[in-house]
Amino acid sequence: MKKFTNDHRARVTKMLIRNSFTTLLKQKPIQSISIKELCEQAGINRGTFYSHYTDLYDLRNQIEEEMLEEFNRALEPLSADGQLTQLQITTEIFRCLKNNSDLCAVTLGEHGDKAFALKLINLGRERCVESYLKYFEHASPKKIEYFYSFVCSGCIGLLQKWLDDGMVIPAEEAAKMAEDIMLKGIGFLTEES
Amino acid sequence: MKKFTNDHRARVTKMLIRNSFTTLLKQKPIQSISIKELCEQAGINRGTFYSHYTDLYDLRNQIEEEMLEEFNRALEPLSADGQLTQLQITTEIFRCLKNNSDLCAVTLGEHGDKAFALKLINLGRERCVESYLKYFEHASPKKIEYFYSFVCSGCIGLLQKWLDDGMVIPAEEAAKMAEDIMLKGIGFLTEES
DNA sequence: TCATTTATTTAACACGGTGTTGATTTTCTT
DNA sequence: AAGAAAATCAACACCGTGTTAAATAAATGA
Repeated sequence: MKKFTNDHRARVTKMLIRNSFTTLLKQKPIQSISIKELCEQAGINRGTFYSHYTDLYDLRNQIEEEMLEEFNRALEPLSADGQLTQLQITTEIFRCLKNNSDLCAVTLGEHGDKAFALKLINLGRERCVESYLKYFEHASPKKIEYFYSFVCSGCIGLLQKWLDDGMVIPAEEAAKMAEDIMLKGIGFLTEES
Repeated sequence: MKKFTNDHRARVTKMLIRNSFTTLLKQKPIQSISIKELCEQAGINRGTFYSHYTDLYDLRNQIEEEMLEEFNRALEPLSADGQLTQLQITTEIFRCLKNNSDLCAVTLGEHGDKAFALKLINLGRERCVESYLKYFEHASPKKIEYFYSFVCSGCIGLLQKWLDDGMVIPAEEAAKMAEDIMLKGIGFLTEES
């Protein structure tokens, strides 16, 4: 049953590296982090880092890919039972984020990877574009594009605020807010709670 | 009438530095730019850079502050004649951005200063929060905060798309779209053009 | 115009992070 | 216990940083 990196040692060092990485990402952007300081904080030798990763960006990519896999795994069962609402999917994404809050520093927040954040948002959106097609039928492509730009960035902004607040609000509620603002605009503020 | 940096030489080198800087910012984030390569591209000596700026961030700050001044100067006359709509102000901001499209690399787009972008958005918003107060009266502070996060990021996202498209759409129209999406949400797509 | 100020260049410096190497020690596997 | 895999250690050349001091070039004012 054991194949790849069964070695306890490799697993431990990788975890140490990741913990230091996420800690540092809470303090500064990736470009300002040196491999040297990361290794010192992790308590490992600098050469060991290079035997696992070529780069800080390689490290980040590996973390992001694992997150994406986990997201897809979490959304898989939902896709199975047919039609989904945008809200259900968004909620599930928010839940996943909550379960990986330590890794969110890599993705969102001050020094996150914005490109990857967009990827996550799209992941939820792509799964049910159809459900909103009725709105799009008579709209010009240009308007759709601009609306899409606005809404994607908006969702990320709301996510960041949610994370900054320590995710005290339930994932469903945060997801519902994102959904409602997207649907109603400022009318979101006037509806009964 | 001459006081500060009348010197033609200083003006020229500063311009050379800025041009290289904005060019490089279109290619990569500020943290990946070295002062050495900037100076080589600008055709000036590295020591000369240090006699004008302490840092790449110092350089960016100076550019941003000048942009802010210009924005405030542009909005000043509008403030004079009393009440303004959000749309007028947003439009004027979009116009300013269009007039400074080369400097927008410093602010928006791929490798821009997101914090500064937020500052710009707030600049327009702070000037007429009152006009939307009717919506806020009965809304919970929490909802307002999350709405605000969503909308600020959304505006920035729309701005970035506008810039990416080469600002072919008139500033008024882009501003109106931002306004409409904020007011109506997805209903923006169903209204008659 | 000429002397003075001011900006720029040049070359050199110590410092610190990078990425790689080879030899050594530690730890896991069987 | 013996061999394999992983981590450590020390050393290496390379490159960007930020600072200096002296030399050169250009703008200013009388």
